[in-house]
Amino acid sequence: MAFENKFIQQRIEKAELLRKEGINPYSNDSQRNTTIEKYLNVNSDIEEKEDKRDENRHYTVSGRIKLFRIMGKASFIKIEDESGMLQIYVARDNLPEGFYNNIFKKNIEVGDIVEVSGYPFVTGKGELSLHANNVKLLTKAIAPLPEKFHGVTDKEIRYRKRYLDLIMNSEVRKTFQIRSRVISLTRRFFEDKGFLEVETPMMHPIAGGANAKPFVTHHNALGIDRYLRIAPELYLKRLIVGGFEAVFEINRNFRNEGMDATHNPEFTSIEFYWAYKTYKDLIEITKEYFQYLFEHLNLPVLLPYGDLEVNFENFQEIPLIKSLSTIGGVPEEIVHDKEKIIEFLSSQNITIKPGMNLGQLQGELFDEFVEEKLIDPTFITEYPVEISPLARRNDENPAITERFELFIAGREIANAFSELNDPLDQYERFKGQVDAKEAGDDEAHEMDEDFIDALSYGMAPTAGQGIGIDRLVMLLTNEHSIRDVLLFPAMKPLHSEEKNLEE
RNA sequence: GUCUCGUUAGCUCAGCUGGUAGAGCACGUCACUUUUAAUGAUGUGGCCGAUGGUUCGAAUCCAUCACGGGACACCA
Repeated sequence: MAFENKFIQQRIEKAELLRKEGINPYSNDSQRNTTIEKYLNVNSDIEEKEDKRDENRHYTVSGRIKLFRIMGKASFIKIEDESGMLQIYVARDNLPEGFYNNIFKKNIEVGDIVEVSGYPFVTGKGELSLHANNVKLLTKAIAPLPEKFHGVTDKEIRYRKRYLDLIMNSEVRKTFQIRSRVISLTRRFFEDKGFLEVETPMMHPIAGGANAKPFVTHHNALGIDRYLRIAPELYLKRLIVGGFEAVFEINRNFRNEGMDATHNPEFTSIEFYWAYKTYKDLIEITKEYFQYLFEHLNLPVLLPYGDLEVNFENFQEIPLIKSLSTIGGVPEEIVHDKEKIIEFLSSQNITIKPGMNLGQLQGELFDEFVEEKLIDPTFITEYPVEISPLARRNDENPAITERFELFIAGREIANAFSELNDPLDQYERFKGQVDAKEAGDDEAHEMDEDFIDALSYGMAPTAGQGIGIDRLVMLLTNEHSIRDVLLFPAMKPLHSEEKNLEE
């Protein structure tokens, strides 16, 4: 199976021929002394020189051959390293005797990684290039690259063979560089504010902190099942109980649910918890955080996203109930009446699960009529207590919680609240979740007695927030599928892989 | 999970209402010392996603399956 493709065979033969000529097709003896980007910058003055060259400068660059144009006794190739693309002029008479005809033209080709030494010059057509006096093969590629003009566009190939996508589509590299910057800036932002980065377990005895179905794994030595975490929330709050006053964790969560443009089974979030603060402080720090990101990523405050334009100077704040009528167009008089909401939903041909309580129905109205209309950043506040089992109640109105979710471009980006720190209330909320679970809601929380125990020792008043990093990166890079901001998105195994697993 | 579109050469794609599998790029050979997706000549290359069925005959029609895209459902 492996290497049976005739193009691969052909290239393996070339590698063999090179070995016979005493050339190691997998040499690690690299003498590179500059990157392509630096080369192009440092030599940008060559254009001004009279003969448009400087034979006294000498550079060695390395990279993958992306284009190969042989023109008889001279050739142009383009090589690419992580920093950029450079044209190399290779002439027979500037290379060691016989190398050009026997090695270079015959056995080096597109896809190979080479090292080239020479001096800078500008071609007749005005392109700053490198005039080669030595070409050395570093790595022979035995698989041919996709077509040079169209590259690889098939999404399945791009996701399954991300390395090939990265070789062929340089803008993809850029997306992931931005992703890395976002994470690094996020870390710096919170560290600068005195937050401590922590790591909490990925394998939980009880999957808590969110409403979601977990993945199950097994610990052989203990003979017990563990759940891959669906959220770090309950552990981070234990740390607040322990006396840390500002903590954050940037890490993966796992949810055993469907996959689509905005859901991957493993995804990255930041959660941070801040003692002696409320959700109102979180609204302020969130605005500051976005300002910080935009500044350091040089993004325009009027950020284009697909057909939309998001105004990041127009943060809005509106209570959920109010948004139902003012934004969603739901008749104001029905939003506090369970029966009327059910009636309204069915008149709009929306089917709902039986037995939903008022808070859940209000959440349903929000999802159906409001969410997608929230384009500019909008903090939706005052969530019903029934759908906020870990959030603190409002002192004036115990039916709602001190919570917000932030929506941008019709999508949820963050979820935050003043944390519930009354252990008795938390116990009752968990019991409500357990009842819901027994009634068939398989995403409801389980009772976490250890967490109740922790709260019993007293958790300072605290505000906590989670931000979905993948969706945030999508927004900032104008990508519309989560797979385009994940280097290796989850894919179903191909036939052969599946078979191997079963064997 | 449902609907829908797709799967043909290494890549990007044609292939009509069934009748001997096509192009461009890449690759081989030849020519060419300043090209820009270089150019010109010439040649090689296919289990037409898999399995069944209909038919004298299937890349093409039908069914099932696999994988992928999109939408919906689910989902903070």
